[in-house]
Amino acid sequence: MTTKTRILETALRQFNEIGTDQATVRSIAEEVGISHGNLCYHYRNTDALIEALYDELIREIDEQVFQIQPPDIDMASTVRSAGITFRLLYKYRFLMLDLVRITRRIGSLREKFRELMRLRRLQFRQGFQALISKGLMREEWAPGFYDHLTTNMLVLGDNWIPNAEIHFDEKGDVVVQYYLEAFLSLLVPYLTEKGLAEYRLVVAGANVGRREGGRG
Amino acid sequence: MTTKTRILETALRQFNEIGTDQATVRSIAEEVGISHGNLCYHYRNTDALIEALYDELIREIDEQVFQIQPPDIDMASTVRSAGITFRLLYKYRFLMLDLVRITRRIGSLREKFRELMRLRRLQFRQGFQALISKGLMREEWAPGFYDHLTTNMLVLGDNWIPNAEIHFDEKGDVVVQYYLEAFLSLLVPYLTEKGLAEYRLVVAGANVGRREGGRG
DNA sequence: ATAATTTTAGAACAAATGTACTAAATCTTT
DNA sequence: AAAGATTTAGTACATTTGTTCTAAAATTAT
Repeated sequence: MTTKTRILETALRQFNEIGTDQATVRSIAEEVGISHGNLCYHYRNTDALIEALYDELIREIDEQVFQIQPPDIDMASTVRSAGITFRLLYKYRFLMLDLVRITRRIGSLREKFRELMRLRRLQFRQGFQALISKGLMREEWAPGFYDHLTTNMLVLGDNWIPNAEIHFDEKGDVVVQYYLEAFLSLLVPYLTEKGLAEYRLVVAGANVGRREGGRG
Repeated sequence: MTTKTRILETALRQFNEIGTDQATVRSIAEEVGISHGNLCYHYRNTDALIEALYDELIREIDEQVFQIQPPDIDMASTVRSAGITFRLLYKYRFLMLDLVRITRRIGSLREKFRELMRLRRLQFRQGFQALISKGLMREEWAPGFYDHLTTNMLVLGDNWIPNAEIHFDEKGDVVVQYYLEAFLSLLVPYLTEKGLAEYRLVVAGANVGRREGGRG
C-alpha cells in the first residue's frame, strides 16, 4: 500500500477518534511510522489532509448515492440511499463533528459544503416529487411545508453524528441505525397508505409507523 | 460594571464570532483592556470561561423555561418555550458550534450536557402527555414513535445553529425564526384539529400547517 | 551503470499559547 | 492612617505546532 494511502487512512482514524485539533502532522506521521517531514512532503498540513478526505467522501457519495435518479426512486431506493449516506457520513464523521471550525478555517471547503447542501435540497425536492407522483407520498398540505421538512431532514442528516458523539457511549452500527430510524420516521406522517405499506416492508424492525389508531 | 462581568461579556462575543479556538486569554484581555495576567487571575484559562458561560446559559434557561410545568402546558406555552430556548441557545451559540470539542476537552461539561439532555427528553415526554391529555395532540400511533419524534426534536434543537452558521449568511433573529418554524412544524402532523387550530393562532405568519387537502 | 527524480529523515526556526511569578497599585477594614 | 487583602500589569518560561530546509536514501528512467 502506498504511503499516501496509509497516511490518509491513519489521518481518518485519528481525526475521527481524537478530533482534527488533537491530531497533528506529527501524531499522524508517528502512527504511520514515517517522519513528519515526509508527511508534509505528501500533504502540506492537516488542512490538506482534511480536504483530501472530504474529496474522498464526495467521491464515495457520488458513486453510491447520486446515481439514483428520479425515475428509479421508490420507497426502497429512498431508504437505501439514506442508509448508505448515513454510513458514509459516519465513516468520515470527523467532518461532521468539526464542520463549523473546518469550514471557518478552510474557505474552499465552506463553499463546497454549501454547494452540496443546495444540491441535496434539490434532490430532496425531486425525491418528494417522485414519491408523490407514484402515489407513495401525499401532496403538500400547505405551500412551504415540505420546505420545512427538507430543512429538518438536512439538519438532522448532517448533525445526528455530533449528537451521537456527545450523548451516546456506543459506537458504530448501533448508533447509525438508531438515528437512521428516527430520521426516516420524519417521512411517515406524509406517506400515503400505499407508501406506508412499502415503507414498513423496507424498514427493518418495522413496528414503526402503524397509523390505524389516530385521526383527530 | 465589574471586571469579571466585562470579561464574560467579551469572551461570549469573541467565542461566538471567532470560535473558542481563535479566542485566547490574550485576545479577550486585550479587548477588555486589561492584561492577560489579570484575566487569568479571574479565570484560569479559556476553559474556565467556557464553563462560566455554560453555567450562565443554564441559569437563564432554568429561569425562563423550566418554570413551566405540565399543568400549565398548552400550545401557546409550548411555542413560547421553544422560542425562548432557541433565542438563548443563539445567544450562547459558540457552545453549540463547538459542542463536540468542548465536551471532549472538559469532561465535567460533557456530563452536565448529558444530564441536561436526559432532563429535556423527559420534559418532551411530559409535554407530549400534557398536550395529549388536553386533546391537543394525538395518541401515539405506535410505541416508540414519539421517542423518534423526541430524538429528532432534540437533535434539531441542538444543531440548527451549526447548520445556520455554515449555510446562512444572515445573522440574528431572521435565522432563529427560520429554524424555529421548521422545528415547530415537526409537531404539526401529530396535532389534533383542536391542537392545530391553537397552533395556527400562536405561530406567527401561520400559513403553516393547513391540512384540509391531504389524507390518503 | 549512471543520471535524474522521487521519497524520506531529521534538524531548525518562528509563532502562539497556557501558565506561573513578581511586584506594584488599589481597595477594605480596622 | 496603617495593615492586610485584593486586583492588576508585565515578564518569563515551557510546550506545541506548522513550516522550511538540507542531505541522504531509494527508486526510476535512460
